[in-house]
Amino acid sequence: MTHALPYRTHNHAHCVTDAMDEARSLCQTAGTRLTQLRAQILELIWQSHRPLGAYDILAILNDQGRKAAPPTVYRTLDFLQGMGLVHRIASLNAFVGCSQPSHNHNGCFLICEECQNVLELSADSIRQAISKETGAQGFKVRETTLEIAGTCPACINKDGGKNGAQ
Amino acid sequence: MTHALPYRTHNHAHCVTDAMDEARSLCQTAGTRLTQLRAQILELIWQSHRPLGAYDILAILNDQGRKAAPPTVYRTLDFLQGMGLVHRIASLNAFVGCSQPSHNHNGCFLICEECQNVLELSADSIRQAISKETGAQGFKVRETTLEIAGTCPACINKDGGKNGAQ
DNA sequence: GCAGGGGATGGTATAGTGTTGCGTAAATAG
DNA sequence: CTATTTACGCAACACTATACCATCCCCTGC
Ligand SMILES: [Zn+2]
Ligand SMILES: [Zn+2]
Ligand SMILES: [Zn+2]
Ligand SMILES: [Zn+2]
Repeated sequence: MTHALPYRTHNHAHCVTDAMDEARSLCQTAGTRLTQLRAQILELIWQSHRPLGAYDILAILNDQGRKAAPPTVYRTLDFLQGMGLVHRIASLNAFVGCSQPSHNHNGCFLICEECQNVLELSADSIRQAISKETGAQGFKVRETTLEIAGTCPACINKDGGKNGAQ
Repeated sequence: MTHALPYRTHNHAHCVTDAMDEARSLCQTAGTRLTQLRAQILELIWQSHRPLGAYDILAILNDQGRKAAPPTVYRTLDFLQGMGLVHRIASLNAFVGCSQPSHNHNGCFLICEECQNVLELSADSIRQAISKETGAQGFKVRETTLEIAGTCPACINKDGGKNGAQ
């Protein structure tokens, strides 16, 4: 199978099974059900470190013989988002697995436009800067969308400045 | 007419005409044409400090007797974005006028979920924090999407903590 | 004035993304 | 085993965005 590895090398089989284990555990604790469908979709998302669109997921499900229509996918994604297991990337209309589902995380995403990999940062310093600015404005934050598109280190090295990276 | 004022009080008629003047001037300098349609759409967007969806704009245009189809609106929005005169808010699929079109600006947007007003910040300190983090990751930034949803000061005062604001 | 060229606009069709509503099935509770 | 809740299948629809082609307008050179 041809999935993308993230530019930070790691044991991908482990990373997927670890994520699934953690998801099971989190749902257990929360008293929610990680059903077969939910697990299947979460695993699909983790298999690809790339963001997957809802209709990408739909296509894969149907390939795998599971009959599904859009609402099935969106409902499941809603659940997974609610549990903090996946994030939606607004600038891509796509979804990625959350790497720190136990912590609360105002995700900050580094999106490589060449290899499509997404790295989620915790980025406390950014969060602090944001909270300082919004505080100064008297603005009460509910949710922060921070998505940074560019080129990852691996791709910068790979094409030696070819695509604007230097 | 029923447009929303931003929560920072200001002379709205001025703010719109100023924005239009600056737009004309910028296009003049750049050697591009701020045609009647482009000016009309830019003004529509400025009239409302709320983000307007492309189809909102389309509806208003048609109300105003100008026949338009989606591509007309999107083309015009592309132009205005290219000139830095409007920004697209990814988390809303909507567009707002840029308050500082002359400066380069990695827009940071405070979006009030009650009154729908959007305030664009320059937020140098946030930009610095982001650039520091991405630098540490060896990530080359092309574009930053920073959209903060919450409650603006005016709405916090208005409903005295009713909606989670305190 | 007249032809040519490039940017801007009109218009149809279609692709891509997300939601509503309702009925059925499966799991949990009593 | 029945009642209740929760999840799933499915059809239809709404919203967002793009591809493609034709026409028009404006400017320039002749
Ligand atoms: Zn992995
Ligand atoms: Zn990359
Ligand atoms: Zn104004
Ligand atoms: Zn407000």
